[in-house]
Amino acid sequence: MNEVAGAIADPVRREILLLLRDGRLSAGSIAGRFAISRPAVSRHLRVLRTAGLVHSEVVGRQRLYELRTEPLGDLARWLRGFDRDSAWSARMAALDTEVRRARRDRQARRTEDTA
Amino acid sequence: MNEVAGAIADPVRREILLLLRDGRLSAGSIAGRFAISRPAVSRHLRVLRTAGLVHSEVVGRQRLYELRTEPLGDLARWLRGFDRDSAWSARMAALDTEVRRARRDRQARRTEDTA
DNA sequence: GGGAAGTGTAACTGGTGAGTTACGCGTTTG
DNA sequence: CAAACGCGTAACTCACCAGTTACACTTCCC
Repeated sequence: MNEVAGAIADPVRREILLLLRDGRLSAGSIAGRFAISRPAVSRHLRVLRTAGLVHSEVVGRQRLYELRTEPLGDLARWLRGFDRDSAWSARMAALDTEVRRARRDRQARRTEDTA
Repeated sequence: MNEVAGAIADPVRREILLLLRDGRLSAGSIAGRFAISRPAVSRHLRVLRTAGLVHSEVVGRQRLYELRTEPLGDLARWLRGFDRDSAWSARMAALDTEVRRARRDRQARRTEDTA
């Protein structure tokens, strides 16, 4: 959790994750998107690797990186512990209520039709 | 976003947030829960203040701290950008579909009744 | 009113992080 | 086969962070 939060606390690393969301990319391709030096990006990628947020694979002389979202899910779960009064939770509750009512309506209609 | 993620990247600060989830606490009360020095905790509280994750209010000689969850919500929202294939998003989509169907059914029934 | 309680900050210290240039290893290409 | 490509890491530098002790200010209580 420390490592994951720490990893995304840096804007470059967040941007890298967003880039990888659309599919795997080579280290060079990623580095090319930033104004900082290649080794600097390499260092960031290493942080992400260590945190389990990306997985890399050597393909010839290229190293391809792909996203791993599980650790982000863990962080999101932790954050949900603070959602007690949030609008999001309220929306979820409202949707649940509607679904339950719809099911009851549909059940009642089915009973009338068979009677 | 940097500040928030950076703030929760520390276990002490995460623990402080969890403590405050149950209600406001004085600085001293918070500090008493950790083995580190009082000024160290004070420093952590300052980071949380700066990140907008807590709000403090002087009451006499005490300083009471309370949780602010909005920034955590922002982070959670950002994390949701990585939820494309998750079971959670799929459940949300299913609920939305049901709600839309229920609304259509109800609309259709209302049209029959007035006709 | 004086001393205690409560708490933030300064100054210090040692460790960590993020940028850079230089280097080196493995793969690909002409 | 030699040169180019791709990329990780070492070494360096400077800035930042988190712990500590010391200090100082405000409020409370006897």
